[in-house]
Amino acid sequence: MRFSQTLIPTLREDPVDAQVVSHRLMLRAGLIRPLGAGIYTWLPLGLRVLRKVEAIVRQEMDNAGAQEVLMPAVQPGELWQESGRWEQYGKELLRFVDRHDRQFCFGPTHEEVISDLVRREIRSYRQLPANFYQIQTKFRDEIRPRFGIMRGREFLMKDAYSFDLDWAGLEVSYQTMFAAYQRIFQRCGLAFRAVEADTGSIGGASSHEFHVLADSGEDVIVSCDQCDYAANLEKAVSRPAEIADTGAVAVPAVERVATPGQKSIEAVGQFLRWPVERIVKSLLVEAAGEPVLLLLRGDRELNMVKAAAALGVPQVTIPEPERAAQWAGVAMGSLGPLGTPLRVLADREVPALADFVCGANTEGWHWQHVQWERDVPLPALADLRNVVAGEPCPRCATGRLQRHQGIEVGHVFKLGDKYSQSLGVRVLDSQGLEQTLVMGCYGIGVSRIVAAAIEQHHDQNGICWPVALAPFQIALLLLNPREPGEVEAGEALYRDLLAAGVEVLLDDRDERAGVKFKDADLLGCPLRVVVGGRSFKEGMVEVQARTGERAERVPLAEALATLVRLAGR
RNA sequence: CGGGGUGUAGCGCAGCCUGGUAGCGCAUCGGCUUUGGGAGCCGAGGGCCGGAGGUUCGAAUCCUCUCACCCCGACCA
Repeated sequence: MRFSQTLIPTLREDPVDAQVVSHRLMLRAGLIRPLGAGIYTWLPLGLRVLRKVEAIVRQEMDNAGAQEVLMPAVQPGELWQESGRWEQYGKELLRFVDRHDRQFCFGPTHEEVISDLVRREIRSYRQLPANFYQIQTKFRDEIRPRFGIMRGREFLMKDAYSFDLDWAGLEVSYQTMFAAYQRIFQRCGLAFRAVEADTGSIGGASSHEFHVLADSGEDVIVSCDQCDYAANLEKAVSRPAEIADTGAVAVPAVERVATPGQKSIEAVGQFLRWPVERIVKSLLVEAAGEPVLLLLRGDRELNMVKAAAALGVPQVTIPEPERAAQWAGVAMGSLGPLGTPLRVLADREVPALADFVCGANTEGWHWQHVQWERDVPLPALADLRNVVAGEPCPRCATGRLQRHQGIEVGHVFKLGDKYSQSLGVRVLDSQGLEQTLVMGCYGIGVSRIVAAAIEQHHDQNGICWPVALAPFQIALLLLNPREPGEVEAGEALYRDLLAAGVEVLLDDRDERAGVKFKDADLLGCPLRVVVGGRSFKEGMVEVQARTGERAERVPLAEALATLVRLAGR
């Protein structure tokens, strides 16, 4: 492709609105342009990269036995009412009506559509197992789209749906997809990690997320430094520490102390000169409309997913301040377990505190030297908090947990009969009995992979594409397009490389050398080849890897063979 | 959704406080010179100052409303 005839609007300056590296570089390198909040046009170069990812995904899906289809982006609301998600899905679902006032949505996912297809077309167990996938534009009306392509509202996604007669069949389908995902991310040249993920309210089923490791990732993942245990923060657990025998310790008498104006755990700790880990943090949450007081060590973070699971409700939320005050009889900030009428649930770590501080359920007052059982009954226990780095691994004897930042690029999920039940996806089994199918779903953020790859592969000068995703293998710089000899040699090399099947971007623009070098670095093709100037006078071309230290000189006559070899063709 | 910020030429910004009809750098176009890491000089084009309403002789500037975009938060009370 010729640079001079392609829209590659590189930017010299950093766009002020772009916060993360991938967003900045995608704009600067002319891969994308914004149209609105969280929606982007893919320009020629960016589209080439997107297509590379798509091709890898498609190949591996096909190899894994999945069948490609393309479902409508616009879906009837009726179908979503049938599955019950029309009410559940909330504002992320972009809804609209057609001219007949019928309700529609722009598909954020396609469980309903594929289920509808399968219930109409698949009648017999002999047609199973089946796995259908598509690569489609989705729209999710995110509360706050940000970070460019990383978290846009409109994005390109591969989604696959497997259908099996039973759970054993689903297990096979799931493992097949899991393996295909590992190959996909390996081929994309990404450092990634598969982690156990929370399954939310569906229950029973298992789920894994695939994260590209990057400091800018929005998600926290936890992994063991010894074994292969890895989970996302919502799901991750640590091995519980031994609980001390709290009854044996001599604790001073419990005492009510004034803590005027001390609102946070840190402030109370400093004011009373107690370490935060010996203050019990009391959090009022709403679980299925009921108030529950959750107790955590002062230095720990509440994990709301774990809390919901422990309470057996779909989710817990933080109540409105007025409502909370009504329930607790006191403003939040002074809550505590002593004498509370509320249901109390404590993190399993909390009983280890033999002598602690907690709120006194009166504004501006706390208790100190509280002891379990002596002063307050020990409440029900559960794992309620996020793990922290350095804790012991729940799976192996010696491992310690580490925390990393990750970008979620893939998610595999055993759905079970959640949709097949509500939508009536059934076939006849070998006995002639009707069976509800067991489903799995498998997503990959195709466009997000492009951004994630840049997060992982860049330097001060621009993108450093992994070979498999690069828009071109070679950036061929025609240093002086007014020098007929150089042009002739460069054009010939360009033609020969194309003929050999190598993807080349020929920078034939009438620009100064410096501009071409800067743009080549920004665009990040794996190899940069210079034809012209000093080396050309000696019959040489220069070859430099994007991530290499210095250029190598190759005789013009050998350039083609060398480049074909280096480009891996 | 709550809070904060910004909207002026393709991009980055100044001008606004203290009203007088718009400017700088880069980019673009023409010319000359230059030519190995984002060139120099000369010249040119391009903006109903996000939109609507109001105040005023006069509004980019003051007031009201509105829209868009960005940031922070939406578990630590």
